[in-house]
Amino acid sequence: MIKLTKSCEDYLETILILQQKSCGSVKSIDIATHLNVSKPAVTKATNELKDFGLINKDLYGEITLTEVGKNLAEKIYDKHKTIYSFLQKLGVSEETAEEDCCKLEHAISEETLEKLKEFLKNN
Amino acid sequence: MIKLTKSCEDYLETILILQQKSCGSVKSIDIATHLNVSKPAVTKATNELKDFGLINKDLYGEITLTEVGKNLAEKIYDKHKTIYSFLQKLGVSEETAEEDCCKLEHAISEETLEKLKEFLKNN
DNA sequence: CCCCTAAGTTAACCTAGATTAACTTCATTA
DNA sequence: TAATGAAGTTAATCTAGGTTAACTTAGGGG
Repeated sequence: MIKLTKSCEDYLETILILQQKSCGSVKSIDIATHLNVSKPAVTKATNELKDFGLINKDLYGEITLTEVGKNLAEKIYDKHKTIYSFLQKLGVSEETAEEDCCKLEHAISEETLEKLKEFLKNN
Repeated sequence: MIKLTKSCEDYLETILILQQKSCGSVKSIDIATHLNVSKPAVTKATNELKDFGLINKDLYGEITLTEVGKNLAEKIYDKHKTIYSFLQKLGVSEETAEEDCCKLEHAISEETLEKLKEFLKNN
């Protein structure tokens, strides 16, 4: 399994989310807006993701996930949603849950994720 | 409240732990060993912590926490222990719990920490 | 008394991930 | 059709946090 940096995980997850919203491909500028970073930061990151074979960039600047990229992005997003559900169950406010989520999803192991899922199933 | 970087939090926490073990002051070399970093990395980090007023370094290289530093370090360590207890309750193995802990403690908000403590109290 | 070693520091460098400034390119519109 | 502006890229720079190499200094043993 490919091991991405936190930063790359964020970009990949954002692309998935924007793709689902827009029912298709994603523009660089929207990623910049969503992640609150500059345009050059997106250029660099997406070039890297492209080199890893996780996304494609066409001539018109449209960005799409490859099969591998999509699977990976979904895994990350699934982790995000699991942690979010758990925090809600714990009674954490929506705002804080969303904030914490974005940091925790990069820090939590597969093993702990599985235990969280079990907990959610049984409670 | 002072907001430290993850890295500074790790150094501060390590100094507290080593201080408790040695019943006193801490040497730079022991921090390097504990955190598995080079000696110059410790020199830099401890100079920064000193500038922040969180530790003192005497002429013989002995490092001690200031009052402020100690309070902060204890807060971080307390967070660590709370998360660890929680992961154990969840059924995560000791090894993974310890690993995850070290990352999660930098990512979790005060609000979520409080909710975790409540959960531990009631279960 | 001299030498060696361990600890600490300094200097130079590296990487990841960001920024701003300046450029290109394309599309729209007056 | 020419001008304008938005999107994307490139180049130069910054910061955090590390590394290795080389230096200083203090302490202990022959």
